[in-house]
Amino acid sequence: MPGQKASEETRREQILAAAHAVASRNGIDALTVRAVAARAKLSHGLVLFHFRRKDELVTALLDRVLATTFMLTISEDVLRLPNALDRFVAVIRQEMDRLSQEPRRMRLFFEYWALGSRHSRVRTKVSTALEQYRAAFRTFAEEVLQTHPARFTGVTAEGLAAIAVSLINGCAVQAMIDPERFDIAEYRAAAHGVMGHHETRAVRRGPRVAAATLA
Amino acid sequence: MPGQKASEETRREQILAAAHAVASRNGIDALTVRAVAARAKLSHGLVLFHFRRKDELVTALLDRVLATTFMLTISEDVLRLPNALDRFVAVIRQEMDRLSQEPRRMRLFFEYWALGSRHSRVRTKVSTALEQYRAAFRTFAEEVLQTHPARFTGVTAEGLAAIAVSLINGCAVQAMIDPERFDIAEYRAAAHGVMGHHETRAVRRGPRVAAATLA
DNA sequence: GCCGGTATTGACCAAGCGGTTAATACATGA
DNA sequence: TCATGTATTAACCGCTTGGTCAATACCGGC
Repeated sequence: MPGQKASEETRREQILAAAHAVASRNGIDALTVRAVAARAKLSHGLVLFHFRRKDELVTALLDRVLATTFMLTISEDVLRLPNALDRFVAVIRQEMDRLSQEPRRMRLFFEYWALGSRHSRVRTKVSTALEQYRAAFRTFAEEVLQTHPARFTGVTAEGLAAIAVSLINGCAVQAMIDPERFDIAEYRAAAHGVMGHHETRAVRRGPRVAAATLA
Repeated sequence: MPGQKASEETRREQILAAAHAVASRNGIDALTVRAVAARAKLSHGLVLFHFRRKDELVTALLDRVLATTFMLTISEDVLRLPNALDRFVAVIRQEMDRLSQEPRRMRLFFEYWALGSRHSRVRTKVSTALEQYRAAFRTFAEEVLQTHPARFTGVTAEGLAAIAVSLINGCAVQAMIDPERFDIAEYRAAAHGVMGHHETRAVRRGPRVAAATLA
């Protein structure tokens, strides 16, 4: 009765991909061992052979989700912007676009997030991932604070980074729950106005145009 | 075998309270008919007698959660602040404090939120509740934009309100997942610095002191 | 070519789920 | 006081779940 065999790593990867598909489509509590097995066209016993407990599967999937969701990649175009505040706002805008275009991945992440308040291992994983993500923004935030000390009085780099992440998450969450009614361009413009309002005129026009074309 | 009887409304209230307790403590997927019945010290058949389907119970609980979570009440102290931007920031700060002090209620709300991306009735309920909440902020935002037209160029009242809600949710969510490591005072100060940085000096000190004592 | 280790399968289990229903005890009005 | 209606209970049903396990077919090494 057994079917074709495969290497340990191949099978785990296949099963994880199936788990990702199931959880992404139907939510984290539809992530049953049987559903994953069916999606991967394997017996459900085999899933539990490679991931001894369902918990292991859930945790492994979390790693995959975090790695693909909160990896901040900065384009060279952004780094080339002369003004620190422009760079900061550009990165925020990039992430708002990216995450709001992946509502299902974002929803899955938020389901893990809520799960984390009860499941300690999930909590620490989510926490550290977010902390790394925030740390990436802190780098930009520090430059902003050095360049515009008067603009953000009493604001720390950590606090500013936290604000940035909140704006990004808030945008993604809004886009997640009702994608059509949420006006992402308006939101992005408001974020820009709140965060990136400064004196230099020449550099300000660049991002404005970019926002218009993207929206 | 039957026990004491009670009026329709009394029982529904009792059951809903039990449901709230269960879901608040153990999460929304621990909200089983049997768990609610056990919590209320009733038979699980009785729960399904008053709420014909589990779905009805879940939806009724959602109404309760939304009513108690996103009801914006404005103190007269806030309304007495002369500067529109100060009022705006004060309301944001108040809500950050309130929601971050209720991590379990907030987690329950987010679980419903995530659930809403699959369950249409949940989605519309959550959506409209959030829309009302945002509308309350829009009132303040309009005053801000009238008072400080130069400060927020290109920003609409709706967009500014959305930013405010994002900051509040971001704060509450951070506080939800790891309450001790998250520095709410720093976050609040940053939000204040980003949003409420303006010229008038006398009115600015008030909120600063209030923040320090509350933190 | 065959042989041993193991990846794979399907049958099985107990537990828990939402939902139904007949029996029953409680309240209430006559 | 008694009859009637119904809120309440417990037993039950079918189903799904996570997890176990013996049987088995595949594959690499000899």
